[in-house]
Amino acid sequence: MINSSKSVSLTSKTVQTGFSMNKNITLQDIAKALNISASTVSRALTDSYQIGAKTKKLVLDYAKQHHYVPNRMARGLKEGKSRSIGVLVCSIDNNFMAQMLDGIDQHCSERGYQIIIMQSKELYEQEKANVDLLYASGIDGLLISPSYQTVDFSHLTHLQELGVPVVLFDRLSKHIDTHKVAVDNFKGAYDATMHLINNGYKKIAHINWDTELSVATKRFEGYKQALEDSGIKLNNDWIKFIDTTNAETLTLQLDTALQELMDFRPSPKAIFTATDLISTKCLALLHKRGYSVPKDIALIGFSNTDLADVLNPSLSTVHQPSFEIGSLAAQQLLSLINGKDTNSFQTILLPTELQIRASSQPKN
Amino acid sequence: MINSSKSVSLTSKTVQTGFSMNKNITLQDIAKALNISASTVSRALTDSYQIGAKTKKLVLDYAKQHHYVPNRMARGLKEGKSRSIGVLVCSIDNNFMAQMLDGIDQHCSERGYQIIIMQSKELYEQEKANVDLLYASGIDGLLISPSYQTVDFSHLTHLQELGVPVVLFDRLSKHIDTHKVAVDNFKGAYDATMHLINNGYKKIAHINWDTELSVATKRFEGYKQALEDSGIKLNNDWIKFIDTTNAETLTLQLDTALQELMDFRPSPKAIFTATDLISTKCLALLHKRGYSVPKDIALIGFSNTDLADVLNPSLSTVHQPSFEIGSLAAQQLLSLINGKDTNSFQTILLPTELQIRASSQPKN
DNA sequence: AATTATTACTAAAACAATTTAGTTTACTCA
DNA sequence: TGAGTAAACTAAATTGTTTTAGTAATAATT
Repeated sequence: MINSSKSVSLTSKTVQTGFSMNKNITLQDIAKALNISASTVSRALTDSYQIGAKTKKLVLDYAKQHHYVPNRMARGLKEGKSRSIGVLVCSIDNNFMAQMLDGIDQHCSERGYQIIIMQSKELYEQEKANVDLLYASGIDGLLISPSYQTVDFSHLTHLQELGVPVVLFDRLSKHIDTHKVAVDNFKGAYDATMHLINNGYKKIAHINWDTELSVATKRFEGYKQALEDSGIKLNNDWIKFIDTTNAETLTLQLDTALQELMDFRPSPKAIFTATDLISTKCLALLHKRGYSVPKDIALIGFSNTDLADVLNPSLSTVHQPSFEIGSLAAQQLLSLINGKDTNSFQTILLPTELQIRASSQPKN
Repeated sequence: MINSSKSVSLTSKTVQTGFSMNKNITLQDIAKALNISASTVSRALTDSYQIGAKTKKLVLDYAKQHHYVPNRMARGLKEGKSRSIGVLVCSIDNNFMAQMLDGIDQHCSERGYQIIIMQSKELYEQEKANVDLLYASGIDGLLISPSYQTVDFSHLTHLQELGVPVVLFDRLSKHIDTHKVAVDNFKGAYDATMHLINNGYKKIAHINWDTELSVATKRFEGYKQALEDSGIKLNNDWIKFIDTTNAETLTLQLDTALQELMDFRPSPKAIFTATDLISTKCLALLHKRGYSVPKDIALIGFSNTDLADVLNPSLSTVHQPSFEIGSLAAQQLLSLINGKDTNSFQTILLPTELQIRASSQPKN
């Protein structure tokens, strides 16, 4: 089905680089040039009351003219702050994560903070190593969405003890006490399941991620609660937990799970899927197996893909305010860094949005 | 069609943080504790020949025991290097970009370099401001995919003059002389167009991005060349350039363009779309307008979405090796930073991969 | 025994900024 | 006139690391 056409074009030209190795202009350079002391220059640039108006103007003009830009290392060394924050996530290559990172970046860069992004690739050891690296690089704070392997949070509490505030986002844990930002996964799952029930479905399967992370467990609970509130008995044969670590495992396990579900009697008439990857992959596999959605089986799932509308059929989703999660988490962290609210930690759960499309329509 | 259910749950607990404000242990701390000089400690840690074996062991043990980690600011200040590189892109929230960033990150973090990602949001002024910020933060090098507004590259050549190497990726320009990494857009477009022709299509429209960037122009050229090589005359009424800066403008302009194409007589029987967003959005809009793909009109386009298989119909794409673009660009930059190849610049064009699915199948 | 090498260390400078603790100078007021 | 004070500046210390230049002490060579 896939026709691969390969070719390499390598063009190269040989040119003199001619780097002139212009060193940055420093405070002392300005001081020397204007025959004043470096401290005066420093104060002039920070608009200190101790400096006269003419001197200030002189310095400012010279600085602007010579494109002076303070050395971040020197300043960081002196102040013990770097004006940078670490962002540690499982993977950057993921639509939902990219949206959250966008929110983080926007909030931080507007406030003069730089972000250093690192990936744990869902590995606990990698996560620990990255925390060490980030600490060494002098971050003022850490935003983290822990790996799914992470059960021991001592690397993070230790960071807190070292004076580096930590904020959890997307994936929360009760094993660390700090600000936390995510969506209300329980309610999102409850709403999705309820929507299926309201559309006349009673035999509802559930496919979730095989992890202890609250993201997954809360969604499972929301599903169960919706069934219970509607007087529908839970059927454990309709509930599947699968390993989503890598794409192949996911596909294989999901395919098996779907087969088991469809072959089981009585078979479910709808599925609520708990993660982005499971939801879209599920649609693909059902399609491949020749099932018609929602005629043979209805589908709704957590997903933030922009392409939900274009899928076949268009996919009903529980949509998360990803950008807002990121920017709120960043806001919480910066307020910790700047010494506010340090004696009371919040857990903020944002509402999800039910986006109803074709895949969950009633059978009629 | 979209039923929005909103709710906010805010739970909060009040807890003592008890940050103990443990300062990092420094070289001097170790020196004082062991009654030796700081320089000895420094040398012991870097395994210098000038230090005796017992002293080395003493220092190393003490350092490990007390979790010594060198202060990156101090080291950076002294060495004039930060072991961090700047990555300046138009937007992080984009599947293709996230994949490239993944490649960059992997290559860099394996070699002890941190990446600082900033977004220009397609704004030239923002790009310039970010370059200044990155320079101020002491980056050792810059990876950049310029904004579509960027025609003046003096902010980048200036950076080179200051001794900071620059590498272009994905979006190239002839206005700066340096290493460049992207795909062979001409060949990718040529192959896609040729594929349509081989499938019996002769009336082939083209929708491209309204920019001077080589990404767009090369793809246009590839399209034209394929037509020419097949003896098909170019029809300018079938060629549309649209503004993709924001989602709404894109949708609006694309919708108009499609209407014009389909209403024109003779009407095209296939479309080759030049960017990810245009390709997927095009499919969505054709679907919405009730056209059947490929029956009414065939479609193939540049796109790196993982969901191409699940789309309705599955979308034939020109796929780019995004991860490889990123990691190769990073490799080129690090080699510049480490003083290799500074007098000969390369442009590396990776091959694209034609992924043929349902949307470009022959009519019968 | 005197000279040279080698080993194993140290003091102090350098990096670029901020900050502490003053020092001038000019001016006010009794 | 002389004390007091505000304004406008500066020298030097500080931050943590690396590096230069140099010092002892021991070992090897003549």
